[in-house]
Amino acid sequence: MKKSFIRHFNANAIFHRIRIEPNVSQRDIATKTGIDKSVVSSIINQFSELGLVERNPVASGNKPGRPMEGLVISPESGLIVGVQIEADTIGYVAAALDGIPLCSRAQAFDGKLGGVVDLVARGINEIVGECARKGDTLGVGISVPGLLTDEGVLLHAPVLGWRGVPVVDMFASALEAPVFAGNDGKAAAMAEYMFGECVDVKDFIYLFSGSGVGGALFLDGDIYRGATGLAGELGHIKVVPQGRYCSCGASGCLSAYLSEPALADEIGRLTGKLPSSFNEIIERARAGDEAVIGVLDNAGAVLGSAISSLVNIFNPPLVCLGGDMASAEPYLRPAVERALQRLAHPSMSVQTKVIFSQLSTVSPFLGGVALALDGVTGLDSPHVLP
Amino acid sequence: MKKSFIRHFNANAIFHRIRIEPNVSQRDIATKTGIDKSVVSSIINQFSELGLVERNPVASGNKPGRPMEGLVISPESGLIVGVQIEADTIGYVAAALDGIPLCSRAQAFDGKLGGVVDLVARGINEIVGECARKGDTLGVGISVPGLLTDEGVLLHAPVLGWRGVPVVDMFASALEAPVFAGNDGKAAAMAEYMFGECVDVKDFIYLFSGSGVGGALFLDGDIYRGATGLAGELGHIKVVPQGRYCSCGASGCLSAYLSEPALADEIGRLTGKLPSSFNEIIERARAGDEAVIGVLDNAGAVLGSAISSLVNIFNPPLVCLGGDMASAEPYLRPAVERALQRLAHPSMSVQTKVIFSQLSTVSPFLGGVALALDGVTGLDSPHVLP
DNA sequence: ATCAATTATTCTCGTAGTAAGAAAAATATC
DNA sequence: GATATTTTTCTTACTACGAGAATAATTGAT
Repeated sequence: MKKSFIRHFNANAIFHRIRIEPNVSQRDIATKTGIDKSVVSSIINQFSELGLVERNPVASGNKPGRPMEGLVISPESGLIVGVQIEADTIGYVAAALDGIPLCSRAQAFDGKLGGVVDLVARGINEIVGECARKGDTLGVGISVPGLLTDEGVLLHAPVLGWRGVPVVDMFASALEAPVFAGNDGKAAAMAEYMFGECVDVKDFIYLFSGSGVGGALFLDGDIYRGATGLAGELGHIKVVPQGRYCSCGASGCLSAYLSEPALADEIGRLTGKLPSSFNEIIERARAGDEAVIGVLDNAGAVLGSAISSLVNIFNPPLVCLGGDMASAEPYLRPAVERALQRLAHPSMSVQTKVIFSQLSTVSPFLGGVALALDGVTGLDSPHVLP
Repeated sequence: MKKSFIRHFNANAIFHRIRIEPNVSQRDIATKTGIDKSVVSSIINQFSELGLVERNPVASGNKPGRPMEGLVISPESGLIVGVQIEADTIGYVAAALDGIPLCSRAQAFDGKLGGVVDLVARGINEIVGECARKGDTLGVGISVPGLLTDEGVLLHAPVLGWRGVPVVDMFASALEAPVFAGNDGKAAAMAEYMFGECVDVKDFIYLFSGSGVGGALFLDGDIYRGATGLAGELGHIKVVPQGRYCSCGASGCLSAYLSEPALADEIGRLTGKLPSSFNEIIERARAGDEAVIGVLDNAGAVLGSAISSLVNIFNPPLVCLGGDMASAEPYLRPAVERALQRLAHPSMSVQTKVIFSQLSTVSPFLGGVALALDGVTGLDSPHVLP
């Protein structure tokens, strides 16, 4: 429990408040975060010297007294870049310090470890050039689909086949900006907390689906990793005893019913026409294809059963569903609600809101941005969110 | 994130180390806890002045150099008292500061709020008199079966029918020693962490059964309460869709299959002979009553399914089962193992040990002692573990 | 225009905690 | 008895927070 950690914590909390409520006063920050006004003042000064935060004169609303200073994240003061490494794609987002994406792009990727550093370095250069902004690149956040140690070594990334890769050091040596790395699911949850539907919610459960299903437990204002780092890997919750086989080797995993490949396979098996993307699945559901709708409804039931367990255990105020799930909301929600009705504890589920977040659909790859922003605004953060 | 909190945290960590490993040196404490040696020295001095810790000269094992000072919890330095309020009983334990119980007793209780303060005050006096020790009563911990606010108000205790009772203030005004109160399940988990099988385990899931089923999530070295305080109320995890009705009004709860009344009812229904206590259930199982063994096996299967969900979500190093479950281990464990095999993720369950803790059977009512001890050694703790 | 009232921010100072290293204490070996 | 070794304590420097005084900027009344 180091002291510098308190500063780090306070700095992040203050930046967070300014981001989600531009033009707040120091006074408001102090009362809302519980941090002392003099500490707020000192941290704001630090941010101000670094050029991360600007003070706007705000018209006093005909009230007596010194008018407040409106604090905003400097929109011109630099860039942060989020990088998301997936099995077949690398996604890039350049964003201002307020987290608002300026430009983004995705690049095909063969998954090979050799050459990835150069590839990413070039990718970052290109996207930084593309948005043509003055100001340094203040931080790069790299979101990877696997388990990291506190030292920034990627222990194992099944979908990439990587093992023991020192991600942070590897990229840090090739990039000028500070590098922050983290697990993809946990980074996405962080993004949801910073920019999305979970802003300011101190306890929520996050689930996302895509080529796999991942998640995170956001507890007491932070992501819970557990002793092994595997806590919150919600894609492999068992939902059907002796159910379908999953790519992980076990059977009955949530991922085996909800991931894009799982849905596509099942739809292909039933209709003889294998969808080539999640969008195609949604298109066919919209067009009224009963088989597709049935598969999605079944996936919703399975998802609902997983959510019910989570509700019974955590009684969270919020469960947030992201990734592909968001666009499938109309086809999933009824089954989810039915399952909750049937399986979740009534007095608990009334306190829980289940939402489908559009964030990852509207602007994907924000996980890396969240990692970088958290690192940059922490005023000397550790470089890993394992 | 106040500074005094760091002191509190460090003090507890140091005391904890001395308790679980008597005769450690300051040096060892520093290396094992990561706290700086000068801080350890300062905190030990504080404890020493308060008379809570004593320094023993320890023979140097024929090694050169200054021999270490062995630190031990002063066994003579005072008492702490744990009080556990249940539906029909109030349990008392007086213990030394090392947590070792000196004497304990239980008292019938009609569950009525009026007069409970006097009753408990008398009970505490009697048990303190009984163990006839010099030294003050340094703290009283009160474990109650319900949800508390941070201010020590018991919001609701279903089994007692109490609502909005300011437990801490109420007892504090009648007792001379500082009063600490907390939820029974969470206090029991704390006891397990301090005295039982979970000593020093930073992440574990605790479940206990008795007249109801309760539990706690011990995460990152502390109990997780969640936004509402209901997190970790594991007795009402749903394990059987549309299953048996539970006293809470919902159906399919773990509690409806594993609590003593639930087991007794089911056994009574099948055999026509209603057991009057959990001991009788165990006796009949030992005597080879197939119906009883079958009921316990079924309960084990249901329990195993609940544990599987928990394993899949938390991947905890340890799941600890206490209360009545401990004595039923031979009849529950096989079914639990089968369920884990079938429902838990293989790569996760290999990292999880499931243990039946004897602590609550051998010396019950330790929850209150844990609350008091945590409060006393925190050097100025808050008075509630909600 | 000036002064009081009011409100926001900054500064000052006291207290606490941490880190690193020097000093002191206690013992064994040569 | 001197020296090496190990444990504990003390010293110093540094960083952070917290409470209240001081300062700054504004409105409204005189």
